[in-house]
Amino acid sequence: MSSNSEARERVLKAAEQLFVERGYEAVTVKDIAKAVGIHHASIYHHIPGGKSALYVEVMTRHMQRYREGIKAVIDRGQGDLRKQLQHIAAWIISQPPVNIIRLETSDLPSIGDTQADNISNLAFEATLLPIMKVLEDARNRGEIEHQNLGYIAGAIFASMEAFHGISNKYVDGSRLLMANKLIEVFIRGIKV
Amino acid sequence: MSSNSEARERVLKAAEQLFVERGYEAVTVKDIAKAVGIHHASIYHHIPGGKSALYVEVMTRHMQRYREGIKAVIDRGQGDLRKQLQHIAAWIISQPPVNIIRLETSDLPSIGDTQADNISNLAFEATLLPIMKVLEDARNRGEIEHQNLGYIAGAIFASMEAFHGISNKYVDGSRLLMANKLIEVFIRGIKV
DNA sequence: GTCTATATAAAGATAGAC
DNA sequence: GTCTATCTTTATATAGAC
Repeated sequence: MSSNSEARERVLKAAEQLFVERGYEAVTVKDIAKAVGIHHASIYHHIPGGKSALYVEVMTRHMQRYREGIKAVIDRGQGDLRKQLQHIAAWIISQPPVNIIRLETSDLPSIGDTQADNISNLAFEATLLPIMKVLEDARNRGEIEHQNLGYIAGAIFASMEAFHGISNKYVDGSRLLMANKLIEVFIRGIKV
Repeated sequence: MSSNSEARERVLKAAEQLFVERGYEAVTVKDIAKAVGIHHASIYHHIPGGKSALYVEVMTRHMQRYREGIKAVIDRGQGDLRKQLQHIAAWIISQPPVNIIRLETSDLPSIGDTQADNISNLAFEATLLPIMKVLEDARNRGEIEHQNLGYIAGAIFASMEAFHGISNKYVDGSRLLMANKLIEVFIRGIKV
């Protein structure tokens, strides 16, 4: 059934990759099976709740890891706003895009309300909230002046994630380099 | 067949609204028919090419209008970077999100390569390109100093569009007010 | 744990009556 | 231009053999 075997782990991993990349509706159970290299009927041995339960399990895990990952890189730059933002940028660029708008408007409406809320909250805790805390700390140190930090955090996150969507043909130079320049623009824009 | 009747226009309009909101895979022909108030078989009378051709036609139109709309508001603020960016922000917030990442990673892979390229290019011309031009003009006037304006334009567009994705419960105040404050952060960050 | 076979339902699509 | 009826394909899902 829903044991924690190696085979099951392979299924979860493939499902995570595909769901994150294409979204809930655009991924079929067959796609996942193909990625694992087994027949699609075999998938159901590992997921008694079917596709939607698989999505919930896999996305919950994904968001938790994302949250932990971003927390770790932030901790590495403690007390230094610039370093923290640079680490955050590097993290976001190193990960597949969370794509909150697709999550909220396409993916989550396809699953149950309660579970959609859980994932929605997790997404907030993994993206906006950590950046808001970094900005709050800097404000408490008197380094930046802005009152409402929510939309600043949103802008920073969305700007960094935009590097994923905008095709390489439209921007020259390495993404990380551009991201760091963008960080300078933001810091300059909000510092006291 | 593919005439330009009123009934056909109703189909296109409903399809546009749904495709833009939920994406290609999450919308069924039945959804569109239901929105129009007709049987789903009747839809095919208006779209000989089926669902994917409908998507292409409707999204092409949508992107062209978006491009014209953003051009119009930019023209209204000629010579004034702040005004132009404020108008752009108001435009983006007034429109449904373009959601370029979903477009590129979920929607376009489901349709043909050639047509995907066309829509991809249109999306670029409707979003990034106009903002880049505004920034270039300001640089030519000596108001801002940045060399690579592509990622600045991307950051501005993504930041404004983020107001659509981030639930109202996480940000207080009107979106337009916040957008204008964000514009000030960007201007301060890039001015000479 | 994976396969074949099969069931069920949904989606895309066409034909022909009105 | 819209409907009913029908067809085909695809997707989710289950049962049972190996």
